Amino acid sequence: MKTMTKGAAALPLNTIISGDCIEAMNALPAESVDLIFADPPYNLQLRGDLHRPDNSKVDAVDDAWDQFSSFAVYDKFTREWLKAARRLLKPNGAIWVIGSYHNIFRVGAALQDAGFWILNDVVWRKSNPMPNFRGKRFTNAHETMIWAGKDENSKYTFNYEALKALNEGIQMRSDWVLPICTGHERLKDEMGDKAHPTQKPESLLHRILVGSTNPGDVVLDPFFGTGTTGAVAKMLGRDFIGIEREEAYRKVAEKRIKSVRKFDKEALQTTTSKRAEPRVPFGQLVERGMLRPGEELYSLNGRYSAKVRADGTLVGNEVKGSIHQVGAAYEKAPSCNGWTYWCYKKDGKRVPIDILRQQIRAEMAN
Amino acid sequence: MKTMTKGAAALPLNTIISGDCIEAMNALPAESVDLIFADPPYNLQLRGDLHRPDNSKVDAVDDAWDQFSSFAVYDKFTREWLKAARRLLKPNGAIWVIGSYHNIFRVGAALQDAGFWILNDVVWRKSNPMPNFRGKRFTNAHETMIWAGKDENSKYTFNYEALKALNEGIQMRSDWVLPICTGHERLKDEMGDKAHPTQKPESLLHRILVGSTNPGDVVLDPFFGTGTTGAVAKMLGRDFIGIEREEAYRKVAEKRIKSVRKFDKEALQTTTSKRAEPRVPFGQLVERGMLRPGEELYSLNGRYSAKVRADGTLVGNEVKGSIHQVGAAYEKAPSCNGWTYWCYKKDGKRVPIDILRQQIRAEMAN
DNA sequence: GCGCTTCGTGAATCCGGCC
DNA sequence: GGGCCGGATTCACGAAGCG
Repeated sequence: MKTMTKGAAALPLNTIISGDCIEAMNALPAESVDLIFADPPYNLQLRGDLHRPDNSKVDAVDDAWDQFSSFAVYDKFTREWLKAARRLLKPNGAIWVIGSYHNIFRVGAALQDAGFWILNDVVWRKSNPMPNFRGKRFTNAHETMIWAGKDENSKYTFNYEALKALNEGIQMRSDWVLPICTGHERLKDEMGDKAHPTQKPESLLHRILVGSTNPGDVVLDPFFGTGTTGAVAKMLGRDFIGIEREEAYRKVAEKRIKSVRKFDKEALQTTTSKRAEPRVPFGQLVERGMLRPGEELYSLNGRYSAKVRADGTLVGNEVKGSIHQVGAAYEKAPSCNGWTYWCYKKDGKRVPIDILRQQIRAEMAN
Repeated sequence: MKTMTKGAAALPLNTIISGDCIEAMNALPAESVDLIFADPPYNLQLRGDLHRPDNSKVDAVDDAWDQFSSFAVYDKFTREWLKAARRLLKPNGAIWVIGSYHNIFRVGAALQDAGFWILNDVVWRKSNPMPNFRGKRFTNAHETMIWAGKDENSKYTFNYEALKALNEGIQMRSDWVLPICTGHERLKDEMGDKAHPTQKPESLLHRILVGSTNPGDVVLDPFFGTGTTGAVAKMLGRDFIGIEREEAYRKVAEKRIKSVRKFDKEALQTTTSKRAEPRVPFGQLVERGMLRPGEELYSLNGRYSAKVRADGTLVGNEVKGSIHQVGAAYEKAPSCNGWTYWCYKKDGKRVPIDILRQQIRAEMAN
């Protein structure tokens, strides 16, 4: 068992903790987890894990009161596990919660009240849902996920380029079409029955973990079930912590995860954004002699020009400053990317100066 | 003005009431309305300006009516208008509310607490949403609607067969793909600017009203805006009551609804028969306004014609049914591909309706 | 008139590192 | 922690303009 120490307590990585998720979370060290994925129970019936606010018994109350009471009990449970979960998140951590119309509105409101900051709601659109047999409602063909940062200022992880690549070059939308979990992926018990009633497809967790974690991150699932989160985390080179009350589920999950193999390191590298690349000051081009002080630069559209100065600033017609500032001033725009805006003359043709930056970055990589 | 008396007060049908929706609703008689459609403020909390990559500025929804100082204030407002709305519903009435992740979880929880019984959450998947310009989140490509009965025992209206027909024989799902409101349908003010920042498409209301009301039903919209609910209600032979605070919106809505024509009685009769099941539902052409209920279609050979109905069926000379069924009946053939058989008139020329299906397929490919 | 290109715009909680 | 400033970032349509 791989562990990680943070303060006094140890973080039991890649294991399944047995027991109630609220107690188990409270026993873990604060601010130690990068991402939480939670698939909480949503039946509003009173169950062993749900306590009434006053522990009183309900006997022969009218329906309205009973309904209100059961919402109150569910809300209390929700607020407690969300509070425990939020404590475990690193400052830039985030959470995903999945639910249906029975519970997701209560969970979403509790999430906001707890200080989480919603980033998106994402709809899992099932390509093969169960039809509505009685013809009294719409086919319940989707579930809702909420993605939220620990707070409003959380610098959450979002692998924009990787998700865009997953979507054939187009920005990923908030509605995901994915099939439900069937066939070989669906785990069975000894009797041949499904091992868990609501096993989530690995494709769903794949997209979530690729999009909002990096390799080596710690992912916590407080309602682990048969361990889809752990299995996909392992494949993707992330560490997981699972919490599950039911021994039967833990056993299935344990066996399942043992048989999973991590993908090659190469396969785990995803498309990265320009933002992640090292910053190159424009002045370096001058220092290195790629551009000379006094040399003229031309705007991409050919309408403007400006002169390079020795300190890496530009001077143009009544404006001077950085490549970005002068470009923005000329275009009367709020901002401007000088790297793609300005060109130098090479063999009589205009070439964007970004070419020179790329040369420097290539050198730096060696 | 058509009115209806129920108890002491009169019901102002097919008019727009001026003023605050809570006060206005409290002045109306209890249990007098069949359906409520509500598009309340979303409580967007926008901070700075947002620019597109081309430096143009996004026209944000920064209207005063969308500003609330806290979740608590928003919740109080929500619970009050929901309470007033619920009082107006007949015992078997129902409500639809639309929102985004900013407000829908709070609205949904309040709805449940008020005693409404959620029947489905329905996702409006936008075929052409605004992208995420900074690459920091998923494209916000959907909005969520909640459909709920007045209480758990409400015998709500659900025109299962009509919706199934609209979806060409396949049970209607909880996710609807429809384009946002643009082009001619989007209302403009005298300046040529959009008359309302969040005008909903008529196709959305068409599906809601066909599915959960009957001709002659009373539909209330407490956040009437520019009156999409009223316009579609009138087309479909339902009575409406609108409530709107802003005079500018009321004026636009008034004018809009005046120019709307009710569809033929025949077109409003929805089918009760079962349908065959191809892929792109013909009903979508009607919902999206590509073909209008009551519009005449002509056979490719020019010998026959039939009229389009609101649920996506055709009615002709002694025959009614799907585009395929009516075509087959006319040709005394065992079967017929209605898509290539039927034409609509464009600039006096017959054009096969398959052209329209291809347009939708192009959108769906996105 | 037709096809091609350009331009405008839509319910948006839309940056982050360094000094 | 606040302010400065470098610099990264968009999809689907419809309308309008052009040849």
